[in-house]
Amino acid sequence: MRFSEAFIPTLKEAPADAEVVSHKLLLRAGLVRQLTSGVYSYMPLGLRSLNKVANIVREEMNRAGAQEVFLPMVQPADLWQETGRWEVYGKELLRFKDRHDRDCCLGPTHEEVITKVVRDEIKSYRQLPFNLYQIQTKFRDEIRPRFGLMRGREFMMKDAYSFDRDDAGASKSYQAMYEAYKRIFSRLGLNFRPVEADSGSIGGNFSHEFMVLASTGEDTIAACADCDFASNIERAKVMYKGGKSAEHALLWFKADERIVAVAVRPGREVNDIKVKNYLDSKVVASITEEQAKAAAGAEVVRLADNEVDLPGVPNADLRFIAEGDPCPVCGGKLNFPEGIEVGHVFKLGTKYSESMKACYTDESGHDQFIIMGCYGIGVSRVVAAAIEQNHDDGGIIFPPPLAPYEVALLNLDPKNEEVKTKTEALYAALNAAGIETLMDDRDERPGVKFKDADLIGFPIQIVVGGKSLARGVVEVKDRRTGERGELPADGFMAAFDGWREKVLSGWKNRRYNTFTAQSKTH
RNA sequence: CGGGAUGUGGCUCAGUUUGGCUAGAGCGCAGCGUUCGGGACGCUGAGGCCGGAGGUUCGAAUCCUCUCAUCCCGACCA
Repeated sequence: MRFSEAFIPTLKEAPADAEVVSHKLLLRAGLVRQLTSGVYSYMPLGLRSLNKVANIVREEMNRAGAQEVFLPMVQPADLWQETGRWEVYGKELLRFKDRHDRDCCLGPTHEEVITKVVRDEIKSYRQLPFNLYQIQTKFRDEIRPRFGLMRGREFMMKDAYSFDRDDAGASKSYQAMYEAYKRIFSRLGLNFRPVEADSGSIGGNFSHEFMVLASTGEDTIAACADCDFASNIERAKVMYKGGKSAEHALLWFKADERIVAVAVRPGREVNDIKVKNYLDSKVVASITEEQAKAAAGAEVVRLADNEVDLPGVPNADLRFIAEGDPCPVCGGKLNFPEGIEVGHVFKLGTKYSESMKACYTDESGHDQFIIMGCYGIGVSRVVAAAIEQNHDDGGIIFPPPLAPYEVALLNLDPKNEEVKTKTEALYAALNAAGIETLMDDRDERPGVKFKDADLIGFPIQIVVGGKSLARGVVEVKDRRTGERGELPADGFMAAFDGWREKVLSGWKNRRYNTFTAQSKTH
């Protein structure tokens, strides 16, 4: 593509609305534009990047044996009433009526639709197992969309659903997705980690979130430096060491209709999710002591964290894991990096197959509920997360697999015939070699071209200028390391092969600080 | 839904406290000239019913009321 003919609206300054770095850079680099809160238009370069991610996801899903489908975005209410989610799902579910006054909604997720598709066609255990996925726009009317593409209302998602006859098969399907996800995020060049997530009512280690590490992440992870343990701090169990003491602070909660007093050591934070699970209540909210005292007549429950010794009060693991706690698996040192959730694998069990009557007939002729799993990847969020993780003062540093173009070919002297001829020749040669190239042939000063190339973050810059060409060389620059080199203008492509290989392998061989991409399943 | 903030050319912002002549700057954009290896310089020019509605006033970007939008914090989040 020629820059002079391309629609790439870069900005010198970021709009004031943008707060986080990925949002600012997505706007400045001309990748996206905001239409309204949480809703974005993709410009040509942004779409290229989005499609790169989608294609890698597609390749790996296909490799894992999943089959691509495409499901409707507009869905009838009666499907959602079957699972009860028409009532349960809050305002995130955007509802409306069609011309016949029938209730409809925009799909925020597709368990209902896929389960209907499958139950209508599947009769026998012989037809199982299989896995269906789609890459599609989702709409969730989030209470508070924020951070640009990180939490939009409309966003691109890959969602996959597995269908098995029994638990063993479902575990295998889950495992296959887990492995596929590791391949996907590794291929994308991201520093990520699978972490144990709250598996809700299903139980067991059958929910993992895939986190891209970045300081702007919305989640905090407890990750062991010595073993593979990693968990969302919301669910990380505490390994208690040392004795109990009577010294404590009292914190108050309202659990459904009950008032709960939780005693923890001063300085500790109560994990309300643990309280909620311990009491098996539906909603737990923090309240003040005054509010607790005011709720006269309510049943009062007393609980103590394992570190606190109070006669007659039951102990439990009730606090958040914290700095200084040992790894609950190996006792090693814990780090607390922040992460952006880009993927989630989840074992659903029979939650939807039961409510929607999705059954198959087994060998003995009896009906059984299909065991399901669901697996999501926030495709558009991956683009934002990649930028959060890879940028500098100059702009984006795109990992090569999701860069809109791999090479920015800068013609510094468009009016110099010799330079122009050389640049055009290189452009043709790069295209012929299958290397995606954006040639900056604009009639602009060199500084403008350098700044734009850095801002958009093409992994490799090739610079053709009058001065260097007169010396018989063409310059190259690795956007990530900033390393520059000079390659011979004659026989450039041969020399470039080696240079390019070095840049690309530099990405692959990066060492991550907090963890490796090769952690294994628990 | 609570709390906070902001809406003035495409972008960043000044002007609002203390109402007063034709509403400003930088960047960007158009034309001309000089430039040309890290967002050049000069001259000329286009572009704004100051988010919207109502009100107060001789007079409103500025004060009052309502409203809309966007962002941040919180609650919420398969």
